[in-house]
Amino acid sequence: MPIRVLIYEDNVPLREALSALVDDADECTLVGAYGDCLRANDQTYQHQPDVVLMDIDLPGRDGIQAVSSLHREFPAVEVLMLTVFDDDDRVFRALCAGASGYLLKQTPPTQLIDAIQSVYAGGAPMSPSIARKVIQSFPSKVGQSADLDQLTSRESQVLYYLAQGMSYKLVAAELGVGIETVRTHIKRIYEKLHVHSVVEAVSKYRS
Amino acid sequence: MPIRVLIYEDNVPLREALSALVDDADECTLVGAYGDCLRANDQTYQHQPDVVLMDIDLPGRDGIQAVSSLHREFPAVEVLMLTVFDDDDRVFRALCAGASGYLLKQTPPTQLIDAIQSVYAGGAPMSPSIARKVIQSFPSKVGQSADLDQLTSRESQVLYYLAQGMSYKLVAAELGVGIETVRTHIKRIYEKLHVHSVVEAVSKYRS
DNA sequence: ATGGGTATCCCATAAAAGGGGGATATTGGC
DNA sequence: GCCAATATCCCCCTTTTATGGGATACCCAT
Repeated sequence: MPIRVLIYEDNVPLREALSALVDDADECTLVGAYGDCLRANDQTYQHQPDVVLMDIDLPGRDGIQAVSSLHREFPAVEVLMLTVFDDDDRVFRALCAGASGYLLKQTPPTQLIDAIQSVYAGGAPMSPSIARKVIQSFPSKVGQSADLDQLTSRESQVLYYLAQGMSYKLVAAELGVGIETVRTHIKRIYEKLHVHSVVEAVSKYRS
Repeated sequence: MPIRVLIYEDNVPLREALSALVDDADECTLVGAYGDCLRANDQTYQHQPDVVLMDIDLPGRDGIQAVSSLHREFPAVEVLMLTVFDDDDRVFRALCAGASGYLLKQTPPTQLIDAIQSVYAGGAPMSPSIARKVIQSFPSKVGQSADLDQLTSRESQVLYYLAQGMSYKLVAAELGVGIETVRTHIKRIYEKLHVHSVVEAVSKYRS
């Protein structure tokens, strides 16, 4: 059963090229292609796509807004952003809106088909530069104290769970050990980080 | 100029297979392969790799710790996690520690070489399921700032000091009020953020 | 004058911290 | 191979801190 693909792209030549590309691929079927996303929810209901290719810079309505509302109404539909923009703002807003992938338009045709299959299979295809941006958005601990390196892996694990807001009990349950063991780890953590409370330790952990 | 690759993997057959794979590829040169990461920084200085392949479950010292200290000392070196673990905890801790990619060990050999080249070229190769986890971590991060806006300025102030690791006493002293007042503020904070402990509140505060 | 923000106090229990003690296993260095 | 160091695990006790539930009062603005 081919993957049902719906396309939103306002540039006519590009839209037709994409349509042809998708329709020619054995693995995909084109179920629709539009130049704006004003009625994206209706059209999605009508065409029942598995994957939506969405441009960002569409006339009338932002593609990101469309993703947001599509994702709410059709959580099973995977949305792949396909755009020329690679600025952090748009990338992160799209991902927060529920996009499952983010490709730049420079992506070669064959990789586009691969990406459609990948996102349909539960992956999250991203152009390399986008992936790097996404990874770098994680809190980087570059300037932190070397104290944290002194922690054993078990101690780091304990501290991680504490930082999530877990109590001693929960951490013990999570690790499958006794609460006294967790306490021992925490004592060592306090010694190594030179602190006297969970909050202080977490504060250093997230410095 | 081939990419200089350094490998950390405790499983001997796998380490040798990886070594052979990397060394046989025209694009890469193997500069070292070790079964533990105890002296990863020394070895990295010695071998001057471009890319480090790092297992997570290494004897003696957690691979994530090694990444953290490698990334601080050699920011130009790209670290690629290569592991069997795909639980959120390890993935996010590895990425926060500065890993530039995260591959599961089920990755086919050819894709591994691709990934090494990709990470060297500024990309962030991830196994599809990992990429999906990473992307799905976004909405939760960004979408929950509304609660924080409900706090009064005094409550925000209290939460700020708590986040620095201060105890009730210290916060009270800092604000020049009684402990019971601080407690009242904290009770309100808990109600508004829907949490039941300082650490949870701070966790939301720093979301 | 009603309601929100700030401030203070009381009572109770729960959780965390600080101080001991000990057991086992792994490992790094000799 | 052996020893010392470390990590991991468990238990005791006491004190401190934190949480949850009340109540009261003042100021200030709508």
